[in-house]
Amino acid sequence: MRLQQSQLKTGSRIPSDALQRAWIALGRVSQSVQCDVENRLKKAGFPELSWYTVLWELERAGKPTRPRDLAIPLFIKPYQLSRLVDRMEAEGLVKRIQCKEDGRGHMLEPTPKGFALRKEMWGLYAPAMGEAMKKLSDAEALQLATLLNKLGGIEHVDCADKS
Amino acid sequence: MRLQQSQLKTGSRIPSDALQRAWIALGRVSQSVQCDVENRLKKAGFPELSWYTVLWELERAGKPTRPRDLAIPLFIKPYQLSRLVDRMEAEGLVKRIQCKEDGRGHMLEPTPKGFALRKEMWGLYAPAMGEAMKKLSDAEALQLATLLNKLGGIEHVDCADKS
DNA sequence: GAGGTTTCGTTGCGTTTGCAACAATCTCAG
DNA sequence: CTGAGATTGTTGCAAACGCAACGAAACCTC
Repeated sequence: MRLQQSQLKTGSRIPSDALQRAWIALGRVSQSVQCDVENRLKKAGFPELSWYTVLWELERAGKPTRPRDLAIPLFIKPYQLSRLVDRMEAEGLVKRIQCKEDGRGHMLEPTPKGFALRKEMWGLYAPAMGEAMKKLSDAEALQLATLLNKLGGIEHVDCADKS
Repeated sequence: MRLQQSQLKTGSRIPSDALQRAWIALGRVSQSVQCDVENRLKKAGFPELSWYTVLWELERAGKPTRPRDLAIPLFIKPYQLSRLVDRMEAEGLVKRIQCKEDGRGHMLEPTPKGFALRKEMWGLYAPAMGEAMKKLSDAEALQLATLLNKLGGIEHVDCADKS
């Protein structure tokens, strides 16, 4: 069950030791830092990061945007976004507005309260992120980002299945 | 809201651009590869990775083990593990056996079916992991693991809050 | 423009999660 | 021994999730 040093060919059945180590570290560390930041937000009475992300995506878009145009950067499935928006709308953070070009969908737009919340959250999110990542220098962080992006590919998007 | 190139001092309020990039990449890529592997397992009719991990931890321990001795490597809270074991026990994969030294707890032990399942899962898990990580060379994977471990610290364990 | 296919987004339902409260046992000081 | 406090693990409940099925509009082909 332990490591198999050399693979006969690419895509062989047992990942190398290095790959296994990277895999394990990726799972543990990402969860650890993610939870760390989420916990700080929660402790301060803020909603989860996904709410922030939706608000930020909408704000960055600068105009009412359809759900499917947000889904990709969010890595979530349509029905997840649908319910997320339900909750955010119930809290008065976003509005669904009718979409004239396409009768199926609608546009999403943050309310003033939504803008305000995002900004407020950033006040805590930013330092929390800094805190979670503080063990890396800028150079190391850049190196990490490069490796991760190579691993993931920029395009490799779906969390939904793809076969 | 964009990048702030230089921080006045460590732990400043706005993370550097490099840190932000690393943070984003970490969230996206880890989720992407994790989901990728989980989807392959699910599609083959296997249970989630957490089941594998429990079985593997127990098997590696080589003897009946108490839940609290598994919790740390699993990064999960006691009640999560409790219910996870409920389900696994219901499927006949692990047994709870009475613990003589401590009347509160119990020992966990995989059943033969549990051993068999873990082995069977590895047959798919291993190549799936290799597939998910195939864009990195061994050298890059090692580099990635090193950076991640530095970021997370080996000891920095809890997903539960720690303050 | 009728009928099939695809896309967009939602929903019903059963499962899983998170939180806070809890029982039971252990530990240890006095 | 006794009672305060800590540790171990579970549970009730409400919220959130995953999946598959769905309605509705768009698209496309004939």
